[in-house]
Amino acid sequence: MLEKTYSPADVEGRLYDKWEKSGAFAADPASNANPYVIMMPPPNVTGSLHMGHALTFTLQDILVRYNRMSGKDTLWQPGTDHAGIATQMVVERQLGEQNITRHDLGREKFIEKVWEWKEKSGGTITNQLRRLGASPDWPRERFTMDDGLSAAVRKVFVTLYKQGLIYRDKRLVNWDPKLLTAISDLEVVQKEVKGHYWHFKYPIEGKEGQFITVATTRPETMLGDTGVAVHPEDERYQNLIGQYCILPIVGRRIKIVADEYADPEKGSGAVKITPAHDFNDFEVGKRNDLEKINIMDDHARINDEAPEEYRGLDRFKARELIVAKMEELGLLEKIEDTVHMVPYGDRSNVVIEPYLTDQWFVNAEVLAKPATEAVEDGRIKFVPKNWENTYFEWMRNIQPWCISRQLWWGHRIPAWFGPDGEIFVEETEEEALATAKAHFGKDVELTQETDVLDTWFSSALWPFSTLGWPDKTPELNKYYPGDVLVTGFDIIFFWVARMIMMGMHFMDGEVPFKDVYIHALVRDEHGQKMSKSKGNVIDPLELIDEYGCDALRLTLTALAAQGRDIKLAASRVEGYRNFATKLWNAARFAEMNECKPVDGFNPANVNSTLARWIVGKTAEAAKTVASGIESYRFNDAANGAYQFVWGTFCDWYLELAKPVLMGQDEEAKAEIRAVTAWVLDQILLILHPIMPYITEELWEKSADNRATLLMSQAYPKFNDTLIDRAAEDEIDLAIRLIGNIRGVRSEMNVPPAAEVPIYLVDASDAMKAAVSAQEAQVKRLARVAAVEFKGQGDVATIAKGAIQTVVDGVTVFVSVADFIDVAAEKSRLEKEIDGKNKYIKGQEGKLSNEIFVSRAPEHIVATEKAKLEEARDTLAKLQEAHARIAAM
RNA sequence: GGGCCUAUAGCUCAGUUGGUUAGAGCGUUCGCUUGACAUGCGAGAGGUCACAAGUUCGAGUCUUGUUAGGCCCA
Repeated sequence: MLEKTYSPADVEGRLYDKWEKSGAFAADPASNANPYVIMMPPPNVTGSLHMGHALTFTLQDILVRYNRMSGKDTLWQPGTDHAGIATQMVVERQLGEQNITRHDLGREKFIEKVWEWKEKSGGTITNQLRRLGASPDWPRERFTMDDGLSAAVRKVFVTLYKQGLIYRDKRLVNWDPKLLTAISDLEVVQKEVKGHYWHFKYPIEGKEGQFITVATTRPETMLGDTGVAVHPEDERYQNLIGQYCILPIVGRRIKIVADEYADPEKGSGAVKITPAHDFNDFEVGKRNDLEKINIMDDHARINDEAPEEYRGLDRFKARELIVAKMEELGLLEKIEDTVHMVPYGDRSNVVIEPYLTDQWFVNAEVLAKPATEAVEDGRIKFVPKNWENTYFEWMRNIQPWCISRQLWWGHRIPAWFGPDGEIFVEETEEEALATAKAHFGKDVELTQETDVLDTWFSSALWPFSTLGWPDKTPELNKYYPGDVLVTGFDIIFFWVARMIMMGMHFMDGEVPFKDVYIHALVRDEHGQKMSKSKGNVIDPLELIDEYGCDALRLTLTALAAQGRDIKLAASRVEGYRNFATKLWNAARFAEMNECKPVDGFNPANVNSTLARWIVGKTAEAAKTVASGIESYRFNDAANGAYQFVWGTFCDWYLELAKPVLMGQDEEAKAEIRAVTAWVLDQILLILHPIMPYITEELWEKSADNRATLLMSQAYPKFNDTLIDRAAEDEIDLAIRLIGNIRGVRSEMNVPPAAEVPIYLVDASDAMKAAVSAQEAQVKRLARVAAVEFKGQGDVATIAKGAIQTVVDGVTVFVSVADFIDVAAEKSRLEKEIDGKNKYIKGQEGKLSNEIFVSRAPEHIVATEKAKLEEARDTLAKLQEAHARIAAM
C-alpha cells in the first residue's frame, strides 16, 4: 500500500543509483538507432549548482530522456571546464590561508596543487547534477584539461597558427592588474561610475600664454600622452593643427593632429591622445602615426617612462598627485562632475587597464564568415529566432580574439622561442626542437611560451574533442554534429559562436549542432537577477530538499516559456509539489481499487464509453506533451500534462469511474480497472522526462514485476483512431450536466449534502440515452437522488420547488423543495437572461453585417450562426423558466 | 546613440499562421472531515488585453507611432 503522500527524499537517491548503475544513461555507438546528441555546456569545475544550471540541465534532461524513450541512441555528453582564472584563484586562496603564494611553490608544484584540488573538490557540480536527476552518459565524462582534450587543443592551435589564423601581436588588451593577465572583452563589465572631467591646459609650443584645453576622466594617463586631437573641421583649432604643445610635468613635445574622433561638442573639442592606454586613442595614434608610450607596469603602477616622482605609484595615487601638480602649475582649468562608464574585471572586480602587451590572437573574422553563413542559410536555427540577430550583430563586428592568458592553470601555449626570439609552434617540444634544428642548422635551446590559453579556446572544441578528435573514432562519426545546444543568451558569444567557428573549421565545414535553444534567465519573484550581494539567491538544492526534485523540475519546465525570463518564487514550487501529491494519490486510489496493468491490454478494444473517452484523452495528452518537447515549447508540455492528469484524469475520469469500481458489474469493473491501470502507466511514461523520480517510483510500485525501468520504456505514441467522438459527446454532456447542476445548487445555497431529484424536459432520444448511461455518475457527482425524463405536460407539477438550468437546449429542473428561495432564483435567471441577450445582440449584429457574411469564410459564418441559434434556444428556455418562477 | 524584448485578472504568466462569450496557477470569497488526496473537493468574484491611429468582414494577435520597463552592444 502506498503511503498517503509521496516522500521524495526517500526515493531520489536510491532511484538515481539504480538508473546510473543500470547503464540506461549510456549511448551505444554500435547500435543502429539514429543518434540524438546534446553536448552539455560544461559547467565550471569550481562551480556549484545554481538556479540557472537547474533550468538548463532540466531542459536538457527532458530532451534527452524524451528522445531516449523515443528510441534514439542518445548521447548527452557531460563534463566540466577547467575555468583558468576561477580555479587558479580558488587554489591560491587556499594556499593563502597557509600564507603561501603560488610563486613560493613555482609553476609545476602549483599545478600539482590545482590537480589535487580538482580531484578532491572538482566533483561538486557533477554530484549536484545527479541530485537534479540529470541523465548524461557519465562514464564519458570529460574535463577540458584531460590528456585527450589537451591534445586536441594543441592540434587546433598548431593548425590555426600554420594557417596564419593565429598570430602573436603587440596590441592593447584588457589587462587585469590584480590577476595579472589579459582577459577577454566578454569578461569585462562596464559599470557606470561617478567621476570627474579634469580640464587641463597644455601650453602651445612657441606661443607664450597660449594653451589648448583637453578634458579627461583619467588624468594619470597624461604621462603617456603623445598627441592632442581636434576635429578636422573644428574652426576654433584650424590654426593649431600640425603645431605642437608641451606636455606639462613631462615636458614632452606632442603634436596637435586633426582626427574625426575628436568631438567638437564635447568639452573643449580637443582631446588628449594616449595610444598605449585607451582603445580609441590607440586607433587615433595609428592613423596619425603617434608614438605609443606605456607608462604603467603590470600592476598598473607608474613605470620608469614617467618622471621620477611618480614612478612606482599606484595609478589612483598618481592621479591625485598629477591633479595637484597641474593645479599648482596653474594648468587646471576646471573640474566637472560626470558619470561615465568604467571597465571592471568580472572576476577581480578591479578597474581594467587597456594595456599594451604581446599576446596571441585568433583571426576570428575569417572563422566567423562560414559560421555566420550557417545561421543565415538555416543549417543552424536559433530558437527563439530573434537571437539570431544578436549572433549576427556580434559575428559581423567580430574583433581579434585574444586567447593568451598570463596564468599558470590552463593549456600552455605550444610555442617555443629560439635564442633570437624566433617562434616555433609545434604540438610537442621534440617537434619544436627538430624544426628549430632545421631552421638554425644546429641544436639550440628553446624556451616555451609561459602563457596559457583562454578556457573558452578549449571549450569551443567540446563538440568534437570529447568524441575523440583528431582521431577518427566511431563516436565522432556517429555523434557529430549534435542535435541541439541548450544554453542561456549570456553565453551566445562565449560558447555558441566559438563552437560554431571551431566546429566548422575543423570538421570540414560541418556545423556542430542543428538547433540552438536559448532559454530564459531565472530571476527572483520580483524580476531581479539573483546575486549573492542582493541576497536573493534561491538555492535549487534547498528547493529539492523541501519540495522534491520533480516539483522543482516541473516548476522550471512550466515557467520556461520562450522569450521571457523566469520569475521564480518558492510558492510556485509548492504548487507543483502538490501536483506530485495529486498524482501519487491517483496511483494510490488505483492501487486500492486493484487497478493493475493487464498483459496484452489493447486500448483500441475497450468497450465502455468512459473507457473509450479516457483512452482518447490520453492519446491527445501524449501528443500534446510530445509536440511541446519537440518544438522546445516546454511550458506547453508541462501544462498539457498537468491539465490532463489533474483536470481530466483525477477530476473527471476517476470520479466517473467510482460508481463502476464500487458497483457490482464485474465485467465493467474489470475493464475500468484495466484501463485505469493503463492510463496511469501512460501518465507515468508521458511525465517521465519532466518528473523522472515520482514516475519511476510509481512505475515500480504499481505493478508486481516490472521487467524494465520506466526510463527505458518507449515513449507513448498513439494513433488518432483512439479518439472516439461518440464517447466524447456522451461524457462531455454528462460533464456539462453535472457542472450546471453543481453551479445552480451552489448559487442557490442548496446544502451540499442534500440529494435531490432532477427532471429533464423534452430531452431528445440521444440525450436520454446518454444521460441514462451516465446516470450513476450524474447522481454521484451532482448529488442527485433520481433522474427522470418528463414532457411539457409535467412542467406545472415539477416546477414547484425546483431551480432550473438549461443544458444543450433542455431545461433541467433541480427539485430542491424546501431549499428554494423564489426571489433569489428569479434574480439568478434574470442575470442569466441578461447575459444571453447581450451575447445574442452581438451575434445578430455580426451576422446581419452583409460584408461579414460575404467575405468571411463559410465555415466561420456557419459556426457563428449555429452559436446564435443555440443561444436563442437557451434564451427561450430561460425565459420560460423565469415566467414559471415569476408566476409562483 | 544602435539593436532586441516586454506591457493581458490583485500577483506570476499562457494565448504558433487574425475567427467560440480571452485562459491557467497562486491569492481572494462562499460552501464542504463526499471512502485517493485539506499538499484536498465543489462553486464564484475578478480583465477597456498600456495608450493612439491604421489594415481587415473581424485585432489580445498584424502595421505605425506614443508611454513605461528590462536586456545587449557602443
